[in-house]
Amino acid sequence: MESVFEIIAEPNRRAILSLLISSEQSVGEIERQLRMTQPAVSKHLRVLREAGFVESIVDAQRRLYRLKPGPFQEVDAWLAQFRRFWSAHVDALERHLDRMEHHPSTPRNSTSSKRNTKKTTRPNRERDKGEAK
Amino acid sequence: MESVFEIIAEPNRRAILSLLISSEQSVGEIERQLRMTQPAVSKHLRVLREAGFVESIVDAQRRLYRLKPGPFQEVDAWLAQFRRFWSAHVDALERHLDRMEHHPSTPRNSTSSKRNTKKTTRPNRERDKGEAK
DNA sequence: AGCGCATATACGTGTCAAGGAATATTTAGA
DNA sequence: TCTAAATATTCCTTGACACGTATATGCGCT
Repeated sequence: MESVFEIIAEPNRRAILSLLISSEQSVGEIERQLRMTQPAVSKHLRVLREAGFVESIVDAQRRLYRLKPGPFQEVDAWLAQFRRFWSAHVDALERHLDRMEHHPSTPRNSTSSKRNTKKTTRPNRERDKGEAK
Repeated sequence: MESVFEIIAEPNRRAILSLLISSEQSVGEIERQLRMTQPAVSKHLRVLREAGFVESIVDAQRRLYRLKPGPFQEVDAWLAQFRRFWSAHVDALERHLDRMEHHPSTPRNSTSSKRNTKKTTRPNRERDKGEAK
């Protein structure tokens, strides 16, 4: 349980995070809205807090939890690797935005390489689409 | 193993995906670069393929795997919920210095009408920062 | 047909995390 | 100090999954 990806892999934790978007919430409020047991909520919140997704604010007997941005950016940074790749694909379907990130040095022919010149003397190279089962 | 988040929670799978950014690769190439056993690579690729992260192309005895954009966009869509939140907070509190607490930009007492006006005659409510342990 | 290479699958095993029940801790108020 | 409320933590069980070894399948070559 170290990486941020393992943290957000848990559905209940994602639900908690989504809940906290609107506003900070106490453990009891989360418990009721998500219909989970109180220890479950507390344990998930502990994981989220130690990973930096949320922070807790003491308010009398209750603790109010609110989002913290750090780990989200970490996920976003990982995703950024692939964003250029997929936006090239989406472009074909529906070009939408991605005007914001000008990568002036983006290699246009990124997919072309010499990997295909792999000459294993294959006589019949038709490259069928897989996806079998 | 249904959600895309569980798929990318596995470090080796993320490594495979990162490898495939540069170009499509065969199982053997992935196996050598990541120093994993061949069955491990195949099994991870199967998971990735069934989740739509990659597709396979039959090339003689080998299969070339390449990225597919769909699931990445799904992750991005989830992350988008939080993006607005963190981009608003990033510049202001990147510094992590405890701020006096007034809510200048939280006029939204939508659901919590009397939540904060709980005033149980608490004498000393200064809202300490939690993060114990 | 038979061999060899590349990849896929089956099986058994160990680890780890999520869940529930019970209990501990904290805090406010009488 | 005692009680009640809110939350945290501990113990235990269970199930999922990643891994390795061994084996199966697919494909091209001679």
